Amino acid sequence: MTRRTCGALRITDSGTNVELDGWIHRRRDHGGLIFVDLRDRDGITQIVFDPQYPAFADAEHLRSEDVVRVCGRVRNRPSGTENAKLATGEIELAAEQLEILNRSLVPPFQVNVDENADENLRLEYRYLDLRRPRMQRNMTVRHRIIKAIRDFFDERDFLEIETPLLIKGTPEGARDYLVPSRLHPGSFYALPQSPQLLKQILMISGFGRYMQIARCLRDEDLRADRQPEFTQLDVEMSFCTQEDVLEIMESCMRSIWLRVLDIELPPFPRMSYADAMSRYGTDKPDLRFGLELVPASDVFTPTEFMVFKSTIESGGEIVAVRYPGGAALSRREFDALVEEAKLLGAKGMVWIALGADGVKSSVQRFIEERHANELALRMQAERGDAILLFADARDAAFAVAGRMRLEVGRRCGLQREGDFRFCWITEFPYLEINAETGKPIPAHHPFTSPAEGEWDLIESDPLRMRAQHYDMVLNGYELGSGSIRIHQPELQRRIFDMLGMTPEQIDAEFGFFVRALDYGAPPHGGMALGIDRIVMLACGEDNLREVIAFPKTQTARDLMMDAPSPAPAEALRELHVQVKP
RNA sequence: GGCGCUGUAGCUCAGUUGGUUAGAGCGCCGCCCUGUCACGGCGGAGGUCGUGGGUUCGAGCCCCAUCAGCGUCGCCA
Repeated sequence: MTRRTCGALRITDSGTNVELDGWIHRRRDHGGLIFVDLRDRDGITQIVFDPQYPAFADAEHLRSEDVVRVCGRVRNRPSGTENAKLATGEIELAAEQLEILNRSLVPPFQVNVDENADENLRLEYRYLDLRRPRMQRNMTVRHRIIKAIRDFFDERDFLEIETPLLIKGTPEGARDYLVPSRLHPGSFYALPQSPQLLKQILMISGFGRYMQIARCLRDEDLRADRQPEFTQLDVEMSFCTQEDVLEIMESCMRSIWLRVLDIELPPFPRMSYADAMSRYGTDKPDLRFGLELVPASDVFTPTEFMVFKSTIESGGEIVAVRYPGGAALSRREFDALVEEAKLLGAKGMVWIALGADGVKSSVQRFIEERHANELALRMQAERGDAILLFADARDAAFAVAGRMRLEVGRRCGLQREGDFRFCWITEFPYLEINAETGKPIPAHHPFTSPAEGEWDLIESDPLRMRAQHYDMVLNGYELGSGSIRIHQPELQRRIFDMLGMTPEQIDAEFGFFVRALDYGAPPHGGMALGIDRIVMLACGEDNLREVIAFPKTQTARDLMMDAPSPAPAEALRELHVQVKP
């Protein structure tokens, strides 16, 4: 008697005695004969209970999700009753002994059908949800991707080094999760937003090539592609150029896609930040389709249409998006599209329909034939298409046009599943203006090295300074970013200085790091990629919760454990923490 | 914090203009059935319409508030 799994048995096993353990997937009771589909992670095997064995009596009482052990003989199914849908469909197990290892209550949703149960229920009874094929598959893909990553970097002489979870907080960036210290009243650890400074210190420590599958935590609001707790592929290399990092990370992704999905990826195209913003209105373009944005202010110079006129006069921009087949929309549908645009942040939207019976527009009397013709020519629009126009301050106009481009792409079915369009975005600006304070802050983090030859801009024109920073983007999702770091202490101080930090502030916040730079820090750089997002896209999911075993809700709760929850008074006392009523 | 969507049987959903006893499929329970595989047949149980308030002769449906989930903007160096 050998123990086997439920997806393993084949016709060649016929005649052997085996033991199968698993869950009751489904029972088909014919009165004088009972079929049971037995399920484990490996698959499903049909068990047949015949009245000639005592197990039959127990089988009559089996229910979905009961856990059983079945012993019997593997046999070929009678001719004509094979099931081509099952890998084990040519055989069945004739049960001789049945042991009920554990009963199950009736589950709150059906485990054995692909029914979209309510997310509350799925998360509360996550163990049942995880039993279902979709989640079993996603967790398997996740494992294989992480395995492929570790293999890839191991083959290239990288060391995986763990970094602590209880670390020092940083005032900038995302909000930290804090952990009160019992031994140090009033002091707190922070949970890492990323192991950024630690991995740089590992370079200073001489490890040369580091990687880690690292858990990161950020106390910010959630999105479909953002969980408070997530996993990064963290990489750092010494004596490297930006080109070295791009090469190895791109190779890694190519390796994953080949090993896990059996897909050969082409080289990743590269695009500057400025290009991405003006062609797609975002720094994470979805390259599965074209429909690039087109600036159109000059077409409407001059115009009597006040919205356009004032936009142009105030230095704004009119940005056009092509909507293939959009001329077929009814006026009512265009109205709905305008509302949608407003939800996406547009002040308004002008549409031009290039219909078979002529040009129509929401601002008919201002749109002349030559406007439509010139736009159509410029954006390769055809008869039957529509053109959507957004007028606003330059950045805002491109941003909203970029969001509408995605909406158009979605409506036209251009975001094909199984189509993987990676790209690199490079030449990011070093600084951006903080909307609240009006002061310049690093667009990424202050350890990023400015672009070569642009150090002097610190004094002359800091906002024009670019960073040796790069993002990897896939199908409109930012997978991650990296940079070449500053390794000379005096240059690091110049950056802090530019950001208006006093020596005291530097010492309090980053003293340990700046000191480390003083002891022979090698040139280094690296990158971090969001593994959850990679797995999500590889699985064809549009939501991180589908690829994380125990995810949080949008309000950062765990519905299964019911976390967070109040702490006992004694625990709070020990932690020197007082909760305001 | 803003905006939007959702909440009706265990599950997925329908529920007309506000009007009699709130329905369907699946699941569940019972009986029957020896080749099914989403088995089949017969019968049955099961509802605080998320919660609280309001309008009305009358509310699942309209209004207000609130809770939960989802999406999104802000936020995420």
